[in-house]
Amino acid sequence: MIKKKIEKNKKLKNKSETKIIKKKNDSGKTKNVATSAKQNIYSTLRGMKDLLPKSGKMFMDIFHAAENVADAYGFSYAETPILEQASLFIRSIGKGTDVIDKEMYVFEDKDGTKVCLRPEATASFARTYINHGLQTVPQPVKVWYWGQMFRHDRPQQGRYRQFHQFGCESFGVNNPVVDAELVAVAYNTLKDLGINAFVKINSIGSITDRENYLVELVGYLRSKRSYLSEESKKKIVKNPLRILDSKEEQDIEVIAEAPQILDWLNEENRKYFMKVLEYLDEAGIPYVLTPTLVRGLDYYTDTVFELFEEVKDETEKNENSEIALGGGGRYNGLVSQLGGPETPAAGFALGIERILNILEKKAEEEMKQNQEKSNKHRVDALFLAQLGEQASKKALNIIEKLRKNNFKVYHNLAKTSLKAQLELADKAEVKYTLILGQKEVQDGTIIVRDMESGIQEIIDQNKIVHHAQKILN
RNA sequence: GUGGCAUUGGUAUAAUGGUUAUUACUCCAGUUUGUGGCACUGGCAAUUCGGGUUCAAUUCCCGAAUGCCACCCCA
Repeated sequence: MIKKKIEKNKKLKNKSETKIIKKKNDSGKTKNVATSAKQNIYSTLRGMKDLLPKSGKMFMDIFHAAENVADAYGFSYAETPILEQASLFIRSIGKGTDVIDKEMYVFEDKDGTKVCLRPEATASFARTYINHGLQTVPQPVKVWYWGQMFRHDRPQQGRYRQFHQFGCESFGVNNPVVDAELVAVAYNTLKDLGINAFVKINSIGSITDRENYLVELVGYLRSKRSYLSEESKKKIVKNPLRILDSKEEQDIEVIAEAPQILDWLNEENRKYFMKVLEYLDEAGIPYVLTPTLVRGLDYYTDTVFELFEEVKDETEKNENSEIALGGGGRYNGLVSQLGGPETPAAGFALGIERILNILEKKAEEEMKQNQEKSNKHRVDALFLAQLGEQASKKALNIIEKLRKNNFKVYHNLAKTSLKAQLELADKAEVKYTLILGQKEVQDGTIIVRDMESGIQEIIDQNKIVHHAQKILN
């Protein structure tokens, strides 16, 4: 026995090999970097996450909520490839953004093409719009999508290198109602999932609006330069808009007095944005006008928004309120920038893992509460227990019969003892267990056991569907 | 990408510079063979990896990997 253990340990130890090489990183520092197999082969790569069976149901619940809302608002499902030309994103999202400069998975394909794993889907759909001439179908073209995105970021909770987004895009119409509709789809999806959300919203105007504003903003920031944090001082040249959402206290004081972009919108864009807000008021969607909200991708124009979970508890607030569940906005310049016709468009995306995180926390709390009350939530489902070979053969037959009538039948046909199967039935928290033994197979009957009371009833196998309908509905 | 903290079975934990590393849950098998939620018995299963110090390291030191937190940024 002990020998066995030692051998096993040896095996386990041999499975990992780590080679360390010296490598210079961007800042010129020398660093030890592990190449080859870093850990054992059972671990995921950094920032990657397995979706485990226990979370699978919840994940699909989110999918279905998204599907239902998007469908109801008239969006059609569409997909684009995960692998795209790297230049598509570089041209649309913009050099100088972190997403492009630091976070893209770029590599050379076998024929030398520079390809990348998509960091988001908006640019892909803009490409699709041009590529398939979608300006020739009735506008707006409304699509929704769901899929993996990749960003080589440093992992944290709610931030992975591979993650899922649900999003909607609407091409071809420049109308405040389109903006409001997108916000509504995002908001109502969260609401359907039981998440109380609110929207932070702003308008960053047209490109000329922004240029004019930037001159003013930079002028102002320069005059207050000595009050700003070191980080922000650097950004005056590099990315002045970003100073607006700084979390440094000294910066916040300066920002409070800073000129606001809303005052620099031209008359038309200003009216447009007011209309968007009116639609949101009318739809009863809670929003906070946030003049400091600027988004990190270059293609955004006019309306921009982000969604957050509304938390009552002040202590929770500090922990979680900072993580956006999703964001989006208008991008009227994107299609033409990629070489297509002038096309107004807008869209949003929600981060599925972030939503999942919230739902799982909620479910955990509910579980705890239920345990305290020691309540059992029995599911409207059946468990089929079987004894002996004859019965287990017959079992598949019965499961299929019930399945066709939309009954869920849990089972474990590999188990032999009835006791073990009843234990499983108990854990699955089903309302009734069907018991099929040698005797029942011969008689053409089946036992129906009420798991709450323990009362059993013997019925004819042919009446099983009818009986199930009676007891479960 | 920068800084800080952490790393013991699947999960949650205890302990230790030295022969079989604690406990609970989960999982599997059983407690006289066709009845669950209780109890009992038995079983599977771990010191992240690499190097150093030492007669001896899971324990001390260094590095890596991974996770978490803050920043950067973002979904």
